[in-house]
Amino acid sequence: MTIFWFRRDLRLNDNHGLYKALISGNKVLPVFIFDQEILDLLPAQDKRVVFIHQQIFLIKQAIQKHGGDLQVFYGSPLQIIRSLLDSHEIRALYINHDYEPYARERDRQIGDFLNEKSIAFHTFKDQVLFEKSEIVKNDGNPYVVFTPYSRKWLNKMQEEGIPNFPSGVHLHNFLQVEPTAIPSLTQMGFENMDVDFPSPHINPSQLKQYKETRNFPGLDNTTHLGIHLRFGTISVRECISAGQKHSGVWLNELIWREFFMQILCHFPRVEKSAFRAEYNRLNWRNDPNDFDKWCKGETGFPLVDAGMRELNETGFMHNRVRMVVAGFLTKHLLIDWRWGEAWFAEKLLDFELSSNNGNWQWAAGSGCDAAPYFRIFNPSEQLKKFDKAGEYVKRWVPEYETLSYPEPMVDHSYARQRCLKVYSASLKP
DNA sequence: TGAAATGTTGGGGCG
DNA sequence: ACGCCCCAACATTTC
Repeated sequence: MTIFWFRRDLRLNDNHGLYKALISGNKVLPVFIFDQEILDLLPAQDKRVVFIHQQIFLIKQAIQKHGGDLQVFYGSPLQIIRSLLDSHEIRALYINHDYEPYARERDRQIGDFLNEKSIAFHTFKDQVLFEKSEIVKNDGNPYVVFTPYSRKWLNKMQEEGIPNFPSGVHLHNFLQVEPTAIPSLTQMGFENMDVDFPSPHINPSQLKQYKETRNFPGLDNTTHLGIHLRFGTISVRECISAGQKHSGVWLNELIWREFFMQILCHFPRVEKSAFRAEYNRLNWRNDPNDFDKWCKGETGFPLVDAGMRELNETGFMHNRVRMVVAGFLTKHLLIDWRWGEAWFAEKLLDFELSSNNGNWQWAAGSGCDAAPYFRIFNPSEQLKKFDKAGEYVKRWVPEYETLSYPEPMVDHSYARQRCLKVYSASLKP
């Protein structure tokens, strides 16, 4: 018997590691673990935990149709795997790679433990088309600039094609067992919430319009697939194929995702500090009252406030607006990008450490291939360009253009000058 | 996927 | 007709 451990790959079809387990010739015991160490850090109301719980339920049902059962645990992965090995004859553990620093360390420990026990540990690439050092410069160093990275990425995709791992006919290879229960959200300290999660369906006609419409938050023609990519409820290979067919611009966004994943993989220090070291000495103002206004969407800048309120209410924010609010926090308010990063990490349904970190550092100017610090968004200009009719702003800030809407918390041109002064003084060698 | 400041050009009003 | 000025429109430079 083997174990397939689901983590951020919550689907049965086109799941690389699961496929390899199912065709291995051994029966497969599928397992999911609510990692207590991660969950303990989250507030009792967390939409993403609800999402995972729902998806686990669906997978469990689907596996039960084939006579198997998904075993769902709550606790420490290492301890749970240890006790599974005690109670079952296990020959191998199958997983898909996870590139985040915490997960890498966790998986390393589990690998060491399995090695001691002489149990095979099979790990697979699944959440990206190209991982780790598959796309590197000719001298072997990682790319830190997006454009040449994407060129090589596209060439490699052309050469190698996009693999597919159809589990369909192998699903009878799950170990046949009696159904077990799933730990409830309440048992794990979470509230159940009624959330409208985006659909995991790719819409080709939407993708065809993506290039023309993606920058207009009022139209909201972005795919909202982020949460599904995050938890693997859609296959990234399926997305890439669709991008190739229907929208090169959207495909480019998927390449950015892989770019930032390999950056985090090669430079795990970016999780805590600036990619460009000189930005670590930036003299942030870090005013907690300013931060509070930004968080609540009470800055007096309608596009910023609309974005923050959309985020707080729905767990989503249109990407154009993410750039504007991130620029506003770091440049106008001079607040450390990590503060904003943490707020997004808590609120975004589609939160992905590598993308969130990479894009925040991009906005702050501290990242690899970031915009130079003197590129400062003007929230009013952005509003004119991308929400001229005020469609988006009125949706999220209904009191806009009434007396109860606050004055701008800071004068744009004053804040711009202050930003240029502080950045250039701080970055001076 | 920046915006402001500064420079250049050319049409038109006017004496 | 001519020179001068204004200024919008566009281009380039700067932060």
